[in-house]
Amino acid sequence: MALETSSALSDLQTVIEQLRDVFHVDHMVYHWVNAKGARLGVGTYAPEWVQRYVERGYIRLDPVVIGCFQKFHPVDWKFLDWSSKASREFQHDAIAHGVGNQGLSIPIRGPHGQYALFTASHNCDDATWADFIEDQRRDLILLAHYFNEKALDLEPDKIQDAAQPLSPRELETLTLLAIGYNRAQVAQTLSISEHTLRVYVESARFKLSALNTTHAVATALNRGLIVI
Amino acid sequence: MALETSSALSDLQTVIEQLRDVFHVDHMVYHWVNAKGARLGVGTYAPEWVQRYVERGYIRLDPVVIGCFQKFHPVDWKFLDWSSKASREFQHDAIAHGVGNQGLSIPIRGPHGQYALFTASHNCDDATWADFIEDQRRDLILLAHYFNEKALDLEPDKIQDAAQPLSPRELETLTLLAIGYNRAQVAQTLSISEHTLRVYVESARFKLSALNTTHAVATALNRGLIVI
DNA sequence: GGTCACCTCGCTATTTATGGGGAGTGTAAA
DNA sequence: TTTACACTCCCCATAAATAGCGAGGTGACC
Repeated sequence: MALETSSALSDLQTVIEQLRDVFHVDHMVYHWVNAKGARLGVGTYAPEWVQRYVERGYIRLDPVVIGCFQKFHPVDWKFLDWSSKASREFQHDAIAHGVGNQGLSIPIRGPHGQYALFTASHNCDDATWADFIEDQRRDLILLAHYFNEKALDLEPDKIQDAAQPLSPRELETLTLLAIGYNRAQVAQTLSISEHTLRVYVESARFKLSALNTTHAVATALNRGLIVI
Repeated sequence: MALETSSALSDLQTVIEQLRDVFHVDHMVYHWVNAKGARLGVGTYAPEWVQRYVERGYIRLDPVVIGCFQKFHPVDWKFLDWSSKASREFQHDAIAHGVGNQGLSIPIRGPHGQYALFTASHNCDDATWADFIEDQRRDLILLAHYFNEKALDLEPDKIQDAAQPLSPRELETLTLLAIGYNRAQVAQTLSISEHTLRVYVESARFKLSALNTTHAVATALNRGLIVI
């Protein structure tokens, strides 16, 4: 695991190819998921499959992406919900493009609501795959962790996030708004006038460069400034 | 690491005490953090310190909690920002109550915006602590992972979360609202009338049991239903 | 001792969101 | 095939948020 020494984005691609060989699996993939689709992805899938995946918006219906969202521990693909018609079609398409019939995906969550997946996929029977998971689970978890650390390091957007810290009152305000209070209720809870409250919302909105209250709350949640 | 076999909440307390001895550190703590303060916590700190921590709202100013929020990899306490007056006072208070002068905290994030910390703390010089981190980092990461998995298993609130899945249009609506669009802009983006859009917002709000749009967006973000 | 950020309060007008009703289409699962 | 549910559109009245103005007191840091 000399991953820790790699330093550039292109290195990650090389490393993941080496890892695939070390673990003796057909494919190994890391991809970072957000609203705009994959933000960063490296892996050993065929380029045609990756392109097809993006073009067809498979990320919106891929049971792996959806299922892992609700999980914390590594997820064996066979325990996901493949029952819907769209899911089965996707599965057939994937296998036809060289993706293994077996897979293990590890959800990874970082600061600012980051969500990524680290996946190993292979073509084999259930028993063989179960043995593989049993043997390699811990190493794969660590690998996913270190891979994501590298991805975060390489992420260019982190400069802007350092921006303006919010004051305690602003954070309280956004937190209460996030749990559904309206401005009058928040003002009452904080024992201040609604006018004062509005100043906090406005200044928080300004600091977060948010377009409205909902955006400010969403941004604060996304950056991990508040928790609900 | 027979943690994987433990099954009850009370077991976790026993396990963490054993782990403290295995790793030869003064303290080891796991705590799950949210807006209402700690939701679940086990560890080896003195009960007086835990009570004091909660009573004084230290969770709002603890540099460990705040600093780890922005990080993914394990964080050595000495690299956190202890410069503010409140932070330094907190640090003195903590050390006076038996918390070590050294510490390593691992941020853990799970589904539905879960945020937890796994911490090892000790009283020793910098060099000794650096060696400890170097040797045990990987094991501690795995330990944090498995500990959180157990905590999630024991969490009673998970039933209600399975509730109503949102439709694609509802998810698109909430996503666009979360990135700051107002209803008119969202409607235009989705090429539907603003009236129709309102139906989505309303039904999403209903499904999420949210009190208003901001709450619905916050809840969806929190549950990991949308990503921005 | 001055500066700066934070906290607090006030006004008016305009824009935007919410609540509650009804109604027709299509696709997909049972 | 029938039953769902998602998707689309419309009206009206009220509640809430936003934009723009201003102003004084407190505490921390240099």
